[in-house]
Amino acid sequence: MTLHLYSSLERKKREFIPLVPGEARIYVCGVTPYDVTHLGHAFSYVNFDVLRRYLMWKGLKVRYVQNVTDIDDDMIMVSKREGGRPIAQIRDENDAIFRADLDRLNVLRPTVYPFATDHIDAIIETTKRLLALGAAYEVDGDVFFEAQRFSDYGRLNGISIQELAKLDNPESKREEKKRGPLDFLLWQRCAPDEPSWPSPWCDGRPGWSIECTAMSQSHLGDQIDIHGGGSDLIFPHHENEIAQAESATGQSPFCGYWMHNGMLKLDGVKMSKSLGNLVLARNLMERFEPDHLRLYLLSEHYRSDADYREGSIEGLSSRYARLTKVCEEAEEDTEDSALWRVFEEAMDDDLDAPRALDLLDQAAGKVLNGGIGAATLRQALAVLGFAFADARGPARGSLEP
RNA sequence: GGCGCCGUGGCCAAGUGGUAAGGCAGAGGUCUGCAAAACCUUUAUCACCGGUUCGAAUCCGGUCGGCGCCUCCA
Repeated sequence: MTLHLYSSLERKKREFIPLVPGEARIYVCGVTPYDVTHLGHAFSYVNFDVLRRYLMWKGLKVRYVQNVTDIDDDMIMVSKREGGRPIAQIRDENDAIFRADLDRLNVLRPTVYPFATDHIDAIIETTKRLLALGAAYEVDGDVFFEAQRFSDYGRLNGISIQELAKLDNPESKREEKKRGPLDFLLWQRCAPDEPSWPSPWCDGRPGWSIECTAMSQSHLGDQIDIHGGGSDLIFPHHENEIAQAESATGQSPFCGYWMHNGMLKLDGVKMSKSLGNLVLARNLMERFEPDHLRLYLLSEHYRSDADYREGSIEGLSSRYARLTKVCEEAEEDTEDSALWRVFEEAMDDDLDAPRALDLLDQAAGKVLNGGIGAATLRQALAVLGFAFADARGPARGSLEP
């Protein structure tokens, strides 16, 4: 059995075949650090952490890039609201809290953790290139990507460009200047009191989406194996990334496997900053061990819309106790090849961690009753990133990627 | 309106053609000085209607209901 991953572009599971045998290049959309992060972010990054660990366990050399979009409307909004507070300060403050949460959850630090504002040159270069190729056009300092000229636009969203164009203002800015309703900004003029950078078109700032293209190209090359992120980023963000990257490089596909995690809901409603229905990982970690929270976050498949309810984590208490106990107490260091096989089978099936955990829990019960396989159990739990199983990571003092 | 996901016992949930895993909660029990833990036992006409089939939770069509995306969002 080999690893099969579900890719949103084809809407099916495919065998994972990296561009370069033995290596995996992964880009995962990070956060915009203008505000708190919540359990939904933790759900996403813990699951991509498991993807990464599993690929490494399979023997692949993984390069994992996760960006920080530190210049956008929201960052500026917060800066203005707080009397012109420097954006770098807002970024660093929120990012430190975010990182501390992920560290406690034993999420491995990314191989590269780029900031958008450190890639303005690359953004300008990519924009120039898209202009030179005729994929973009400039209007009075603003540069737009012309979506209609990219025939595959809409494919990730499962909808044709003609259908998309019928919708209301997919990208609502600068409506009057655009050639087509789906065109989106690569570079934009900004207000005098907003952060800006010199460019051939105007002193301005990047649009949204171009920074991810610039960063993935800078750190992973023209084509990547896996692009991850929340399903809410599919449109327009990832749709735009495909259009930009493939237009700029002429290489297709830009990405082999599009992996989108489901949205975490709170009592049936999507958790989001705008609704304010947030549960924070750091608050939960006051009541539960980080590994216990990780167990919860891996108990729903990454692609499903998990629904958090009061009691969801408590419900896993006895499982958590069994798994930690087996790691602490099991003396006999025996392997269980059958357990390895079913574990790998579950994980090979689009990272079915919930199924894997069921299997490991059953095995833990047997080990605690005198069965064999403690070594396998511990190692498998380490692949899933549990610090109590000695998984390497920040929670065990290893900040190295 | 468009795209997509989903409706399985009190709750969560596996199961993609051969008469329903598991977990939590509940009930009963074993063990224990009591309790806890552990272990054992116990709970389902699979949203509804129609179709295909020897046979469907599982495939097809429809209905109802819930959710996500289509605007910033992991």
